[in-house]
Amino acid sequence: MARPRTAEAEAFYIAVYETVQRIPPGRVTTYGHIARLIDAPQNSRQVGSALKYLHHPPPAAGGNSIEFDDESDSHDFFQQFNSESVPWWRVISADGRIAFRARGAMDDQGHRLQAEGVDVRNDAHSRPRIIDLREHGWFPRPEDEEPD
DNA sequence: CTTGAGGCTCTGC
DNA sequence: GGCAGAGCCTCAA
Repeated sequence: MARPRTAEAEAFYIAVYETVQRIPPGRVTTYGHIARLIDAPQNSRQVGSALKYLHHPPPAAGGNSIEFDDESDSHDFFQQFNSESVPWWRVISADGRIAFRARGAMDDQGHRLQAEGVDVRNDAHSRPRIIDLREHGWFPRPEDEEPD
């Protein structure tokens, strides 16, 4: 996971992960939907980036921006958000297809969805139903609804 | 500071 | 349905 440089960006990434974690097994939604839910309707692409970093973490040293304040922060973060705890495979593109076109991983996503009973053939005939997390009361979390 | 690229989306043919 | 083009935003070089 790349830790964003600014606190705002970090909050965005975390919001993405927490939101994606609310998608139940056997259901799928879109990058754009996630973006809208977290009040960043223009950032669908960045949602994809956030998910990408779950299993394609940039090199820890030298290159990218993994800059945790200390080791325990890093440990907690990875403990909470990783490619198994965040169901990235339940996020697909707006047209109902698998968008993830990184080498080999497309099959992985397809297999995971298939294992959950989601029909994703990436063809025109059968596409999974895109769910709205709000509609089902899965977002936001009850504890998030503070009267401000 | 500019540029290019990214697991996207919408619109219009 | 498929194929551009444009828009949007962020990050890294």
